Amino acid sequence: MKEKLVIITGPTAVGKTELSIKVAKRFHGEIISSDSMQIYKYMDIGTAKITQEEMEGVNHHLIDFLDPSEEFSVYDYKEKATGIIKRLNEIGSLPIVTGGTGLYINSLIYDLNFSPIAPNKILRDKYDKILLNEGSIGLYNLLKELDPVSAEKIDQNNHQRLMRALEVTESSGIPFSKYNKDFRKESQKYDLAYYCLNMDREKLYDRINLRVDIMLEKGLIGEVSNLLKKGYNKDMLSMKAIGYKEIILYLEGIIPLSQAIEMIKQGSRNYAKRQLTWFRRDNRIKWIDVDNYQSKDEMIDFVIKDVSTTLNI
RNA sequence: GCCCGGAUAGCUCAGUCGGUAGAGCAGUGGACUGAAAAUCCACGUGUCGCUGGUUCGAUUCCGGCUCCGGGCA
Repeated sequence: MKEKLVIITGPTAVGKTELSIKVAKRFHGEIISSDSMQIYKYMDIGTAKITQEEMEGVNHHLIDFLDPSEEFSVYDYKEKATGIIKRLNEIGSLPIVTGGTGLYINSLIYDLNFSPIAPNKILRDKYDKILLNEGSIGLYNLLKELDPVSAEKIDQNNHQRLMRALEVTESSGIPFSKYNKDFRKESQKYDLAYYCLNMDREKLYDRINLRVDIMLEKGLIGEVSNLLKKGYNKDMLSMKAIGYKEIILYLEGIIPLSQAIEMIKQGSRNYAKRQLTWFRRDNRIKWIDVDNYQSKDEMIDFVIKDVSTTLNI
């Protein structure tokens, strides 16, 4: 028998959290976050992390557990999340993956076999040098030599992906293009109920803008300056999160607060759009357009019923 | 009231030595193999403020007007 899995995703600020709690309570489930920034401790306001009260007693996993100085990746996510899902199924608890990081979700429901090559600092420094001296095209030409198949697929301006391809090829001796050739092959491992919330674009953008204002009211600036005081700095992965990198610029006196706020709103809107692009590709998703329901409760009821029939529970 | 700037894409602005115009940002769509809240790709018809004049032809030159800056009274 397949393991049962519910996934609730959608763009930032669309209202995933509340739905996930309602579904969890109804089916005696537990939440597994699929959010690349809510994993970090001390980053609560800017990541819109769920609060203890909002959890309503529902168990949460992969949230608020990592020090902001630590790095984390899809690879780690897949390891941890897969284990938790298995365990929950064993004890008869319904795993509900909730969050907006599409790559993390895909690591669970596609047959992705990540290359065994971890990020390599020495190689990346070398690539940074090439990038600095010759630009992205320098990396591209190198990749064209070492792994022409990958070079064909990756845009010559996309230095980040060029670097990763080079890194894997150089340190393993096997071309990057040999790994995960079937990365779009859907995994059959789970009995899946997969939902993506969406709403009218203009409304979504309004909600995002409003939420950023609320974050400021709740003390985002204080949260960020505390992080800096604790010794975390802008070079860390965690501090590249939307809301944090901009406030750091403000605190360093590089930009005025008003500009930082605008940048956070803009960055969040752009992010939401990218998320939607990502999810549109998976035709297993059931789209829940919240505008189509009279009320939030009606939408929640619909999803609960659908989970029940889909997973036969 | 006078003098000087400005008025061009949703926004900021470039430009056309006279042949109806283009960047960045925004917006939309897309990509995505250990950074993914990352990184990258594609898409640009707008009475070139209004109105006369010169000209084969004016957004571009000249006059007038309107509006917005700034200065002098």
